[in-house]
Amino acid sequence: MPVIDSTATPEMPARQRVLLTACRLFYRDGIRATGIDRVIAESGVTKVTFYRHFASKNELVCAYLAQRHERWMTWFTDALARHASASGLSTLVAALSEWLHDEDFRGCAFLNSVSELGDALPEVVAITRQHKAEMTAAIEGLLPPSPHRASLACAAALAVDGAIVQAQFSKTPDATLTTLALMLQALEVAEAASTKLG
Amino acid sequence: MPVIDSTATPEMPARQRVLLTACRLFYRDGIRATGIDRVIAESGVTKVTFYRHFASKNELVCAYLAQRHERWMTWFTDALARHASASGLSTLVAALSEWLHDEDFRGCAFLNSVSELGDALPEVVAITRQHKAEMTAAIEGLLPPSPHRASLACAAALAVDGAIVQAQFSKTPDATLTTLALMLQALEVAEAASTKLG
DNA sequence: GACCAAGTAGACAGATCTGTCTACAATGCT
DNA sequence: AGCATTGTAGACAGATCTGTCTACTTGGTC
Repeated sequence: MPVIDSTATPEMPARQRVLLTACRLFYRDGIRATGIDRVIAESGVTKVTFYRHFASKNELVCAYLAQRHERWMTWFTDALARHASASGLSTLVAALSEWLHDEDFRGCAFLNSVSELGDALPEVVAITRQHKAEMTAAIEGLLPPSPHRASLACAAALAVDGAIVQAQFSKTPDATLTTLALMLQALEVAEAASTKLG
Repeated sequence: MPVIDSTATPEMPARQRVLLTACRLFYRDGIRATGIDRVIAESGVTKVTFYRHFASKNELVCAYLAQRHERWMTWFTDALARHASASGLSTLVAALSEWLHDEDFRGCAFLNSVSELGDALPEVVAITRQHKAEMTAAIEGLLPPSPHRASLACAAALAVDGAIVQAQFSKTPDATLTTLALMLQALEVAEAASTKLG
């Protein structure tokens, strides 16, 4: 049962079917590895139909990332809410644990797209920047008011990005999640110490 | 002046010329984006010569990563030694700052290769695991003896990976480096607190 | 002198890539 | 009735990809 589901069904309108198929294939196999022909074949539309909805593959890539952002943020905020009983940043670890353990996990779609396309399609860099800003904002929502709230959220986001990429090449995400938990606790301990001092 | 130089000169033997050219192009433009033909043309050898040295593109990719590992570790240990005057993990921030500010910086070659190839070439995952293990070991060398030394090194490595990928999509690496420094300090503060308690 | 390793030059095969094209069918709005 | 939209089916162009092939050259070694 995937954390982020991209199943296209034949009843959907053509454009949505294409987009969901692209989501699944681009994320699973990579963008450059996935030819337009494959997306077209697997979404069950024709080439003309595809090109009437998307001017080029690059446009489909941008639409994919927009879609992925929508779906990922929905999952993320929901997961944080579901684990809100955990104290402070442990909520974050519990939420991420769901994703990193998912059998379809292949890392962060945005970081992957930057790796793959980078200079070749500058839009993905801008989209990624925006995505990570929103992720950081969601993390900030977990933190108590403090002068360092924004800095702490950035630090937590840095650790989260580190955990995501490590989980992509590790055999299991468990060690990574333990390390992430340690890191976030250190952040909270240090914050408490500095507050006591200041 | 690049931190990691991959300039091939005509005097070099063919194999080395190919390898250095591949290093430059694979790292700069990505592996899938770089055709064998381009590597061959830019290294100034012929196709037969190339295929006498490398059985396939995949083999060249593995050789590229091995070469890159060699060069990167050499740079990394040297940079850490040069900044050893800084206390504790600040050394790490100073060293990384060199790399992230380099105009040729395009992220971690290993994380990028996992993003791009992942399932398609499982060797790169194993190579990446090995590379990161050695990076973590080098970081551990910066830490004072402690029962948590290995855990702390893992945590620092997690933060470093986070910083590397963030620097890849940020406009400048400065904010990322500041956040990394904050994170590593928190780690040291928390460690000191726990040592005092224990 | 014979041989072999390593090089050059470039044609070729077969697959796959993105994107365009013609021709036709169904649907719904005016 | 007329017409635009959205769809189907599939051929096609032109580029690029990996990998193999023939034929020739050069330099060192036995």
